[in-house]
Amino acid sequence: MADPFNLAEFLPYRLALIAERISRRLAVEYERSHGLSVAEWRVLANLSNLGTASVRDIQLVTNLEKSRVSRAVGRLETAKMVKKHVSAQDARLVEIALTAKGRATLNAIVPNVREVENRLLEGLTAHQMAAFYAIIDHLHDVLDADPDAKERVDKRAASAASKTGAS
Amino acid sequence: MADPFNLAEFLPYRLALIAERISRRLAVEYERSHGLSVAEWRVLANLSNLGTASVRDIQLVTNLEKSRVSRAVGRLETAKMVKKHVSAQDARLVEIALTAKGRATLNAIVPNVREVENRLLEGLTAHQMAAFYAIIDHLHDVLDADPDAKERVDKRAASAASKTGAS
DNA sequence: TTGAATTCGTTGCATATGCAACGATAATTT
DNA sequence: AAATTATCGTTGCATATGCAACGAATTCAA
Repeated sequence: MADPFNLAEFLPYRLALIAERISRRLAVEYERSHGLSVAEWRVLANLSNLGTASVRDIQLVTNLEKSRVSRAVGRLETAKMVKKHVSAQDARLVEIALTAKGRATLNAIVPNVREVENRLLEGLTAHQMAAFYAIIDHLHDVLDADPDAKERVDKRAASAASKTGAS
Repeated sequence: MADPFNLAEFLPYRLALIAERISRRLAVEYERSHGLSVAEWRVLANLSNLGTASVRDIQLVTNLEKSRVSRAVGRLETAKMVKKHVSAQDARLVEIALTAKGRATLNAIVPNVREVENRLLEGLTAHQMAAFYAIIDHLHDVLDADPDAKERVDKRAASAASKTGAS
């Protein structure tokens, strides 16, 4: 028999498990109380610091399929948490922005998710966290060099997007 | 305006992004070549060292919904990669085991996913990885103490399951 | 031993998802 | 300027997903 494969010690599996578990815990804060899906939450949260953004902007920052973003935005619009309108500069683009209700919803959720994060981080030193994030960055670097990997989420999209809103 | 929420620096988000990216990269190895879904891959891989297991065993080790496991097993059975038969000791249980074809498929996939993992780990010291996993364990510990979190994947299930097979 | 409660796996159903195709618009090429 | 190409967002479709309900089997209690 070949070398037995121990999934439990497999890095991608370990990462998937903890990420899923945290994600599910977090969802308690935005789904149970406000009926938001993961996609809707990510869109909302990104709009918080993007200001105004197009579907594409959100897609880049958020690592979601564009159809998923489009539908999440649609549901958020139905829920009156965001407003869409066609860009004057480029009619292909849709400018998406939080409404007062969207902002209020975010303000209700953010302290709770922050508290979850704080609890997770409790007892860890800044040095530990820096090392942790350094490894995650390393993993991203490896994937960046791998032609079979999907492109990394574009961090520059954030600044580009805020320009869209400002111009 | 409230303290702006920067999703990009939010631990759960960072973890979700890297985990999704790695997962997607890994899927290239088992989906493109062998038509396996994530769920099917996890079932197959767990069977590799569980030997024989019930749906529930797999569910525990794998962190997947039982219906998802059930369906994944069903598809794997259709593909003749696993065999199911009702337990003689407890007729509620289904004993699931790899077929020769399932084992062959695994043997074809495992070296490739291992290589992906090796590339990811390249350049990281054992000490770094230990620190990394220690933090993941810490995160699990925090969630273990959180009544709103889902229970942790049961590592003991692995040994329990292999007993199922042996008895 | 009989009846109630629990466990296991499957299935129905509503919804979510990824992918490809599409119409509309804009940018590029000739 | 006209034609080709590329980009953007939406939608149709097939499939996947989570949840609850269910039937069958077992365990527990009286």
